[in-house]
Amino acid sequence: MASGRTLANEAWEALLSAHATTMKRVAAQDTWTEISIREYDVLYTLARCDEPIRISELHRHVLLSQPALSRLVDRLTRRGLVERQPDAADGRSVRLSLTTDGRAVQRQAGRRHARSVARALTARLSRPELSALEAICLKLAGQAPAPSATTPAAPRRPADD
Amino acid sequence: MASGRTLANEAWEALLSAHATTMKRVAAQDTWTEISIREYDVLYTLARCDEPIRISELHRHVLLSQPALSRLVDRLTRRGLVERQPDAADGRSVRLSLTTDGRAVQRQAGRRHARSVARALTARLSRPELSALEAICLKLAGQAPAPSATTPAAPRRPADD
DNA sequence: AGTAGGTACATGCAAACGCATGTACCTGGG
DNA sequence: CCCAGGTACATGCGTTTGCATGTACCTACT
Repeated sequence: MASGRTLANEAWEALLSAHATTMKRVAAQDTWTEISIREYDVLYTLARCDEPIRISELHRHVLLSQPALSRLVDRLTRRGLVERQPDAADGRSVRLSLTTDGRAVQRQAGRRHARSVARALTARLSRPELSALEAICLKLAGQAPAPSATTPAAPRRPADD
Repeated sequence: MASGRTLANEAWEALLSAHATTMKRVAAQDTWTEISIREYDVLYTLARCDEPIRISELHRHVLLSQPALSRLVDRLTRRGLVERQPDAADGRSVRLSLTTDGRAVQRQAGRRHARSVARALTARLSRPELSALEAICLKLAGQAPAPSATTPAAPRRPADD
């Protein structure tokens, strides 16, 4: 009998394998001459936000340590793709938003990236499988099924271990 | 309304989110004092192999550049966890296997790791969801021929690619 | 008000990474 | 046999990362 432990570990291993394989396929594209995938990840997250967000919020979306993210944002700021503004409500915090250039770079890379991702996934998974994958992964990530606002006010993340 | 492109991209974003979130939860455990997660990944892959494997084969399982993997193996060798042997059939190649110490370290870290992974996944996903996730991810990784969502735990071999 | 403790981000430093390239070896055409 | 081209792994070098820690700020309790 496959215990819950074993089943969960097999599922995790499969997810890791799918992630690594697809990531390699996507990274092999010629999309990443201007910016790296990690930089794109930051630009993309910023592009999805209506209001400037904090670094700590950004940190929740990115698999990087806080210092690494801080310096990554620093580089993007120096390159004129991201703008830093002080937070009126909190003196410790920094608000980040895309510049016009940053949005343009994100859009251009995003178009190619979306194409190669779609190519990689639709070649192997059917539409129902894609839907199921999305639903399960969102649940695993601890998000509501509705992909709505990105406002940081509502603490809708159960921060359990 | 959701085109195949959009659906695929949403699924990929969900997978990335699930990966990052779960990875952070797992990385926050105190499992990684002896070895890092990436080092464990290598030890685990070696532990699953009956015969010594090449670095290039290892490289297919790990999301690292070839030079980075080469040096990671170098460190593990210097620490006495991995053994390098020349390949009789191919003079360019190197065969890798775990030492007794390496196997012990892998087992100890693996036990804790498996527990925390199981905790993270079973807290959020049901058994059918775990099965479906595994099946879809294996298919996405290019390893599973079965299209059914309710795949029984067949004795799957560590096939290459 | 003063202070202890927590949060948000930055920085010093050693370790690790990716890219380009080097070295050794294998393979196939002449 | 020789050599061009490809594969497998290693190494030089500049960049990036993580850990530990520092700085500035907010919060709460006394």
